[in-house]
Amino acid sequence: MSIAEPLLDSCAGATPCDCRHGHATNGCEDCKVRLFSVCAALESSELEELDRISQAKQVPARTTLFEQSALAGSVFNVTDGVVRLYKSLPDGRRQIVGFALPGDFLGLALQDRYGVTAEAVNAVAVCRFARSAFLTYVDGKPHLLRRLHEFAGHELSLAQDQMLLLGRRTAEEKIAAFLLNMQTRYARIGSVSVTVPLPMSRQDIADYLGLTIETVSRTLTRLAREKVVLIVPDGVRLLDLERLRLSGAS
Amino acid sequence: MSIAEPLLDSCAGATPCDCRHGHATNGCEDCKVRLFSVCAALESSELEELDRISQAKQVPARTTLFEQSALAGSVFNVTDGVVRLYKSLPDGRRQIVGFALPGDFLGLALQDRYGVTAEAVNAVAVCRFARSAFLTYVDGKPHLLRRLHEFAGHELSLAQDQMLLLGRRTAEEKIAAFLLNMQTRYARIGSVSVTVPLPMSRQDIADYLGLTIETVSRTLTRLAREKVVLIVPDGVRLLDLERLRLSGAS
DNA sequence: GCGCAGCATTGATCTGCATCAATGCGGCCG
DNA sequence: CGGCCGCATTGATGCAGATCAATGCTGCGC
Repeated sequence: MSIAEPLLDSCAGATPCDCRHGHATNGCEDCKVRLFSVCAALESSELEELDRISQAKQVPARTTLFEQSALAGSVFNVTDGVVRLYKSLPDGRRQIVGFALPGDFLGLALQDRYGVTAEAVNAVAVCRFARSAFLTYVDGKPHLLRRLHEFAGHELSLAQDQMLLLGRRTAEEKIAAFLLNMQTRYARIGSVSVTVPLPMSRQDIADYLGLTIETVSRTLTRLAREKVVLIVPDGVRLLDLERLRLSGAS
Repeated sequence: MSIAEPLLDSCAGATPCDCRHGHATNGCEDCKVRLFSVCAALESSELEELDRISQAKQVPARTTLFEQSALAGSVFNVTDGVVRLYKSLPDGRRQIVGFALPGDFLGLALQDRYGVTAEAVNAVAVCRFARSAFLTYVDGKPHLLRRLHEFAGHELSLAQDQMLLLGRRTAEEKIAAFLLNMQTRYARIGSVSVTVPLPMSRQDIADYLGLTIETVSRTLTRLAREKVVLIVPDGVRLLDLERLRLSGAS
């Protein structure tokens, strides 16, 4: 899955960039921007331009990138770490609507105001674009705008999958779907490890899945007891993918 | 709220069309298309063009407009009745992700395949556009594409509100939010009645809110007993808005 | 008017997950 | 090294909402 909000997901078929030669492909070390997704839509010259208007920034763990309903001044590209996006109720109940992983964008809906709050889960690196500069950049590139719109549609579809999960799935199904989803997303950005990193806290997972921290913990321990997963520091190793898919299948 | 999926919401500030004179505004009787939303983005000549490529169609209650993951051949504009949009699990559990009211669009994400199934709740009238014709129409109108993208962002935000509702709200809060939301949406399309129409079944409401039919029924009767609402045939009259907002506030 | 089909309501009971309450377990600071 | 502090785990108990089960209501075909 991916990030909800004005953010863009890594696209399904994209392969991580391995460029070491100029700007021929996306996300090389010379570039600040990191794209596993918008790839196909960008020419190398365009990427250079995008890079020129970007500004790399380090964000310490637990700091806020932007707040819900604040004026949307920036568009972000996450290059390292994990960002949580959430909405809250006045009494403090919180729903995390997505986790942004490296390669994901925030604020791409280009709305006037942010629809969610974005906080760094761990130490995060981002590329920041002034919204106005980004708008200028996008304007006059109809193919890009078109691509952006396609992405938005994809985001919407993912949000609807999450609605199905929140409204109709059991705790175990939620956890299974979450783990499989995180695995897919990390695989996409080049993590070949069998172990799925889970940098976010149990509370974050609970708030993402509409559960409590205790239920998340219990469900994970049960899956571990049944040898479906192995719990390791800051992550989970998936042992029985079949069994997980049985619960978590879309 | 509004429809999720590749559909567009009536925009917040739009007023219903009252045109009786050519195509100067949107949604007049001469036009087939009905727009309470995309209004501002369309010139009268453009509306005429849009109208020309559209085809009015009657859809009997309980029939399917399109199915999830089918090739997205058409874009629809609902002109009368209510359409439910949903995703299902293999075992039959269903999550309704939105109800499309008159003025709403379906398939506007312009993806290759539909992300949800769309079914007429009652007798529905739509305007159909061939996706290809719609794409041709949109291409070369960057301002329209831009507007479409803005709408998509708004849809996403609504989807995230629904996630918060599904994951973190109680049954009563869900019902209250739903009623207030339906009231707002009907008011927007010109229904001045204090009574909110609820053409969908209790099962539909349950599948929209992540509840069971019994809980929906019980919660409504309790609200009626407490004089917060009055249950009438095919709808509900909201008596104590303050009390409802107390529960259903965003 | 009768009977039936398809909802909606209502009641009794059950249960999955929440809540409440310890206890454990690193990591970090002094 | 010891004592917190912030999380995670684990256990006991509670309860909101699910499930099971009638019963009622309304419209429709005959």
